[in-house]
Amino acid sequence: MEHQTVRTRFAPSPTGFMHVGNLRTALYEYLIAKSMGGSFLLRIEDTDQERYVEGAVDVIYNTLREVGLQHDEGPDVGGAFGPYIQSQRKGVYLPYAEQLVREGKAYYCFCTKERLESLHQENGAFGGYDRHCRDLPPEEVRRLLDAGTPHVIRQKMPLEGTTTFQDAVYGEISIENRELEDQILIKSDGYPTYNFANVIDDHLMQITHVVRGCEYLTSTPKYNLLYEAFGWEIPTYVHLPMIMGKNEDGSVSKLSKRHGSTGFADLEREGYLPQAIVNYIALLGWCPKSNEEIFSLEELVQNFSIDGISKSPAVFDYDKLAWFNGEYLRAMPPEEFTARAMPYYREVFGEEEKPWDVLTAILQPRAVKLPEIPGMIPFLKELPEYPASLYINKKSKTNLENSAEMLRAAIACLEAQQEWSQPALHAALLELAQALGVKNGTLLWPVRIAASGTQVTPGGAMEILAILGRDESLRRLRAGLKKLEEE
RNA sequence: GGCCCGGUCGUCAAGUGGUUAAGACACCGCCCUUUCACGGCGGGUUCACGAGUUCGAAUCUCGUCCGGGUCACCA
Repeated sequence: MEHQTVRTRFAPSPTGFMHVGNLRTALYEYLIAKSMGGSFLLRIEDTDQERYVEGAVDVIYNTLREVGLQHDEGPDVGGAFGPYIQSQRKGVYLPYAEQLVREGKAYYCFCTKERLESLHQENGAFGGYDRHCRDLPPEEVRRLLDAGTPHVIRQKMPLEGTTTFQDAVYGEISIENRELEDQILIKSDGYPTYNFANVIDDHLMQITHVVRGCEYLTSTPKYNLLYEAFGWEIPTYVHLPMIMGKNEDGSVSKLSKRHGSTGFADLEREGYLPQAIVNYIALLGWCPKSNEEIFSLEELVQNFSIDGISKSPAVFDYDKLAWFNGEYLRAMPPEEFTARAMPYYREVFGEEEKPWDVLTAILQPRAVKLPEIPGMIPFLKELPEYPASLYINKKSKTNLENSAEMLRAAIACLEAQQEWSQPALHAALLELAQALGVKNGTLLWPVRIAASGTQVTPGGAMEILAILGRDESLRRLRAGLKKLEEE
């Protein structure tokens, strides 16, 4: 058998929206090509002129760029098999369809949409086309054509027998030919149907691996019958398991908006990092040989193989995505985290300058998504109202009385404090605890409560004091002491 | 409804006739600790059901049930 280099293609239609399922398909196409040293191309399938959306192609370019799926050929980068936009290829499809008509493998169909619809009503929801025009006399066809009668071109499907094909994931699949309707190749507007354009372009662009969602599994024989009609080599099919969403009642169905965000842009807006999204969806339906889970795109290329793709549908788990996101956040150099978090820091502090490194030190190990930062630290902006009972903590051995004592000691210590940095405060307070002969918690619990007015905070007393600054810290501690004395 | 595909912890999953049925997320407990988080350790009658093949079945066969997909001049 002739050895060809692997070529895959991502062929989205420009809808202005990148569903994670589509993105995963693109990812696997990229990985299959790159893991075998092949090429990955982008082709825009816009044969449905009614669905044209302004700027939709840019959404595709931007998404691919952000996740790092760089295509080797495509509308924007060119290539030897262009054009890569189907609406610019309109002329290429019709001759192929006409060729099949000449060879008796396809025919003109003049049935109106109305007739097809009434057929539908007569035969129930699942009644198909009755092949009314399949055997029209040639003179009749000529006459209708000459009269300019609107028509489509349909392929003659075999009336009996079965079509069998091999899928790289699902294995051998057979479908009865009688299940197949005489499919439309060219629509009455002159555009090819998706299926037809797909086959023609995949052949012309020398695609070796057709990767797509498994909703196409049952229509694959239609494709093969077309390849056979032309005498073309059938590509390797790689059908991917579906991505599901979990419903309220515990059932699952195809992932859609009601399950949460399903678009790449939406997920990104919610604070998921592109790399985390890619890493997560790579593992949705595919499993590496090793037990690792964190993969960069390059590592995915190194580890990917088609036999690791699973057959069963996978439920999209936002919790696990969030975990990946947290992992990526924690793996960042602190400076990068600070830079990315700055808009959220500014949201809380405005133009005020703060020891950002301390803030990052407490938030980086805790944040799961950047946008949740403002919600994690409201107490740094403003001291909330809080009950004195917060001072009581069994494990730290604190109660209303000793808390007041601790605060008094802490205030005295901090008033004398020269350097107001986190390490300096850390040293000073630990020394104080030791001098007082109490465990760290006994001193630090009341300090943290007074400083934050919040039972659970990211970071500890020293970090909070360092971020608040000297004046605000002392003000809060004194207020806390006063509250305790009033009890 | 016909046809096609699937069914291993709540979720993602490894597993291809002999395993104590991995690992991860989530959950719970403990440890660490300055609360929380991070980190560490530990926890869970999970192979849909019923027959069959076999010395032996999550793995092979059949049936049942459940889930999903598909039957367009949409892609």
